[in-house]
Amino acid sequence: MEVKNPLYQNQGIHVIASIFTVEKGIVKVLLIRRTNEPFKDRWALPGGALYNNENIIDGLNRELKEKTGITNINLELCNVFGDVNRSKLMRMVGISYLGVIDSERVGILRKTQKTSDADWFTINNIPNLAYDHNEIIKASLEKLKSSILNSDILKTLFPNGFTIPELQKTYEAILNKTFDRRNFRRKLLNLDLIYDTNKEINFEGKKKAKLYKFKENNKNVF
Amino acid sequence: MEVKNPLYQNQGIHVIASIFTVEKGIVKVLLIRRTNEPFKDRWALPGGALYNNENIIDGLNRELKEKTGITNINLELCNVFGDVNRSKLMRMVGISYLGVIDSERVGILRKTQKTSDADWFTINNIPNLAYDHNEIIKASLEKLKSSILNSDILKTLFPNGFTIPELQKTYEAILNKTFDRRNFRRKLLNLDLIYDTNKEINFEGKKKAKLYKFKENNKNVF
DNA sequence: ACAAAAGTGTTGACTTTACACCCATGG
DNA sequence: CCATGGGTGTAAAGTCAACACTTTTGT
Repeated sequence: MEVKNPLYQNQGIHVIASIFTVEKGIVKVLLIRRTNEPFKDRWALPGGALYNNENIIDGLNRELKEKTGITNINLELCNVFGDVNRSKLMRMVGISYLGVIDSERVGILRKTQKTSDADWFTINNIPNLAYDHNEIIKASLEKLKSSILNSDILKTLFPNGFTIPELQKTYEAILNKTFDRRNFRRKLLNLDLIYDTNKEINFEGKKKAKLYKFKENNKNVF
Repeated sequence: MEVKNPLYQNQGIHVIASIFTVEKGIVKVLLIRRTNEPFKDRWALPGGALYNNENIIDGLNRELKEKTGITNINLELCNVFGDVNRSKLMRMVGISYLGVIDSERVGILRKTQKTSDADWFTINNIPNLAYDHNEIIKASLEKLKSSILNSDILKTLFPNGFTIPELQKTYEAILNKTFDRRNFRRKLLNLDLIYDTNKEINFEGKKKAKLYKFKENNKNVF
């Protein structure tokens, strides 16, 4: 149907994803380099304009696949950016989502998407981005901070298990604070969320560390 | 600017507000009766289509003023509803916000908006609403639950002070659980967020209860 | 052999929970 | 005068925070 009132016309939806990963306790976000105007050659968060015949999550997954090669990521609503002037060409409402990807799959995008630049940036070293994307990342990081405490983001980040020092370093990086090693371990174990796989792997130390996994069907972590 | 690709045309934004209030410890939500098709005469959340020249919060406040007489309410993003088919006429992305209003202002809408129906419904007694608005209320209540723990919603709900039993009943209604009277009081007082006004008012009991107020500049409550 | 990270236990402070009685007042 | 809700204290259980030493292994 066509809408007659011009006040309702020429509006669009931008869907935008902040995809985070953690490698060796360092938090990184996925950026792409824009190939078109506006902001040609600037780094930006992946995303784009939503089609009028697709659901939001589908549209964002389509954009992610096209621009980074990543598929099937779990996305959580993060923020809405509705300023009238945030896009110069027409009125676009931006809707940003938060996702995480495990470090096993971090490499995928480099192999599948040689054509367009897509790369991971550590969150302390983000360049000047297109649009209001620096602001969006900032809001997403806040959301990540609060989400890590009560969602299955950690399970997504460590599908093949983790050592407790590794998990602690992840917490410390995301929350930007430190924990006492012994208290962290005790609290985690007392929550009855994880189990010892009886394997050991090297994380950072010379000494091997025990490999744990998350149990199924648990939600609240800290 | 006109966009050529038809996939990007004919999209609009619905802004929707779930406005809650608490009277005598009973949680209520603000609904309006629709005067136009579709869903003519059905109850619905207040809101409407966003103009392309106004910011989201401004548009929602405009709709609220038009349809309920309420002005200047503080709104927090709650959810996004992007299903392609959620509106029959054209593709509308719904963005829902959460707001609260103190019981002193509850009566305003009745006085200023005689023409259109607007009324408060207790959350256990919501009729069958237009669109997906029952679903939206459900999501908003979840957001209210989590927001009450760390925002200034309570300060907004009780601008002129409150008694501790009244506050407790509000908590219990929103969180749908009960607290021990003595422990609730002690915890609240220990948080150093409120002060005794040295006045007493009647809440529910025969005995008067002390009137407290929130101190300024506090965020986290429970 | 030593540096660097992994693993373990205890204690005191604080917080949470459970619970019982008196007070004020409207009916 | 009694039913109803408001106000207070205490003890036991649980959680949190601070802290030191031993183990493993790559160099």
